Amino acid sequence: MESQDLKRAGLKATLPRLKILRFLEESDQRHMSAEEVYKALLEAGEEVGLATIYRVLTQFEAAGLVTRHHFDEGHSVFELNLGEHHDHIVCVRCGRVDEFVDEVIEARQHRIAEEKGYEMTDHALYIYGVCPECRKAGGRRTRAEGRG
Amino acid sequence: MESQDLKRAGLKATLPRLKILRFLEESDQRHMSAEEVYKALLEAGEEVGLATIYRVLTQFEAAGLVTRHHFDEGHSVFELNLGEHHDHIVCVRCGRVDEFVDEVIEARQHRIAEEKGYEMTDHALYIYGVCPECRKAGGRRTRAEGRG
DNA sequence: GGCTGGAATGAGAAGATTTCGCATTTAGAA
DNA sequence: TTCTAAATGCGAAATCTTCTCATTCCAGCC
Repeated sequence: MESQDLKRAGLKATLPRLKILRFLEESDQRHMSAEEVYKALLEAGEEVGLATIYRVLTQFEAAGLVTRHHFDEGHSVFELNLGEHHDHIVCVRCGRVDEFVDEVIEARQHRIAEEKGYEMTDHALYIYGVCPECRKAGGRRTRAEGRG
Repeated sequence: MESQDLKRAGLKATLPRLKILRFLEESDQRHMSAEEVYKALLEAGEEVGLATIYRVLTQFEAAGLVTRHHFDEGHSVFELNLGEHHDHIVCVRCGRVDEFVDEVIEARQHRIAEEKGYEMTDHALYIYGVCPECRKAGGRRTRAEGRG
């Protein structure tokens, strides 16, 4: 039961929090903005205020239930933590997101932090590119493609 | 002369663009938000509208003169491109930013993009942690530290 | 060196995302 | 069931960024 997950995370098992957590678990979308969660819940007949969505997602992040990402858009997207860490490769044309894990990169990151004297708390690696479908399709480009 | 740099980048050499470019070159801060550029120019007696700062920085980005970063704050920061690529390690307490290059990571990123069928256009690697000074100092923590 | 057309700028409004303040409701323990 | 602190909902507000459009400026041409 999800309410146990919330309690374990140190959060009171309120209805809005349960709805949000259940929705994140059941959605086939892995990466969702606060707005998207809000609208999806609305459509499902579950009314949760937008401010609450933001508050709850931030609490979930602090509790380690979700991770907040800053892709090259203007807003945060959230992803349910399923245990395994991974990084992301994002299509700059269609927004598609694929995931990958690379142990070599992981290891070198730790080593770099250590060399610099940092106590590493987190890291984020985003590869941007044109996904296979968009390469076949060709076509217009977005601002993000103009980067160095 | 900077106006040549602008022309070469395909941009008309206007006064605001020159001021902004010169400022980025002369500043000892490597990473600046639009707001910071705006205020710094104001203090230097160079009045450039904030909207222009945003427009120009976006053009500079498209022209490859600067790179836009999304650290874990709510806004973009810009960095003058000096040729060499590098990644960043950011202190979650004080905001200090160090840079590093790791050829192994670079190579693996290319390989991953290739394996996934992506045509890589860019990538961003941020390591977050507590910098040596803040580790010595101890003390309060920020939201970003609560991540997975 | 002045003239001209189209591009660039400035100022403020507007848009987008996120947070805040506070009255009301709710979870969970007594 | 009753109670209290915590959570929620709503709208206002804060923050960051883009847009609109009248005015100004750059660059080529005389």
